[in-house]
Amino acid sequence: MRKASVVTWLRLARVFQKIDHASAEHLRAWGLSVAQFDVLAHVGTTEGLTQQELADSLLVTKGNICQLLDRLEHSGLIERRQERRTKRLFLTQAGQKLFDDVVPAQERMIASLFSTLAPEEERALLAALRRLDHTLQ
Amino acid sequence: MRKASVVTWLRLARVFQKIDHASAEHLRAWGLSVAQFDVLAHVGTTEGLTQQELADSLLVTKGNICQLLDRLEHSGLIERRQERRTKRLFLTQAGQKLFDDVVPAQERMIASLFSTLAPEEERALLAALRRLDHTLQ
DNA sequence: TTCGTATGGTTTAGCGCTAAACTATTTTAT
DNA sequence: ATAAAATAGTTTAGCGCTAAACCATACGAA
Repeated sequence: MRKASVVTWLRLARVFQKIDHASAEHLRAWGLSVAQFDVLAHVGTTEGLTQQELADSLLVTKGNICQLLDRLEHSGLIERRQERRTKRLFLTQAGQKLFDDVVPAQERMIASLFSTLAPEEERALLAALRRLDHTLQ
Repeated sequence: MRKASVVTWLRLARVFQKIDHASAEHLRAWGLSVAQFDVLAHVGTTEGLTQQELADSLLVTKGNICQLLDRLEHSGLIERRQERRTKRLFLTQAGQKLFDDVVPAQERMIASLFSTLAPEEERALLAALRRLDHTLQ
């Protein structure tokens, strides 16, 4: 007999994986990967943040961010501005345009996936996730 | 004002990511990655399954499985047995020994993370996740 | 002031993963 | 029986990610 929490964890991982795949599929229409979307969305809502701050808030390493930004900068969506020893991040014209287009579409997509849950059910889900999140520092 | 479902999704992704990182950290003591653990655990509980079946049940491509197995076979944990045009998977002695050791430890680790949830809360979490999973085919 | 340390960013090796092309074998339809 | 289609596995290019080494700059204490 397998522990209940293991069953829950496996289900959580599965749901994450499926939604992540669905997002990747959906974002392909804009030529973006999920990681690139995350950067674009973050920079778009918090303009002027530094690379380290971005890494921290996405829970990835600064080395990873550096590589992602190399590509996004190269494709003209994001700009790095040196300021003292840090680099602050901004969307370019093209980046802003893409942001305005893709972020609402992506949010609609997520909303439609979650529309299967009753309001009460979704509140309970969020509450449980929050509690888990907080116990993981 | 951001949609509630987007907030829930971001929280779910964050929780997944944190538990995944914690698992990776924990499994490092046995020299296993999370992906390798998943393969080991799966083959151990369903001996004789084929590579394609394993790929399907882990929701990854057969190409990925093939590479993972190359390493696991090379390190003597798993054996491929050709049968007609398929290859069936089995644990070696060493693989079985590692399985018996690492699977319970990993399950205890997950259980301890989830112990913060009240039984009622965990039931609600699982119910919501199940419903989401089922709507994603 | 100057030396040591901390901090932000870059680079690199290596595994994880996908998509797509490829090989080989089995099945099916005629 | 044979040609065509389907299926299992392998390979490869390329992005995602980490850890760790590295570079450069800013800061703090003596």
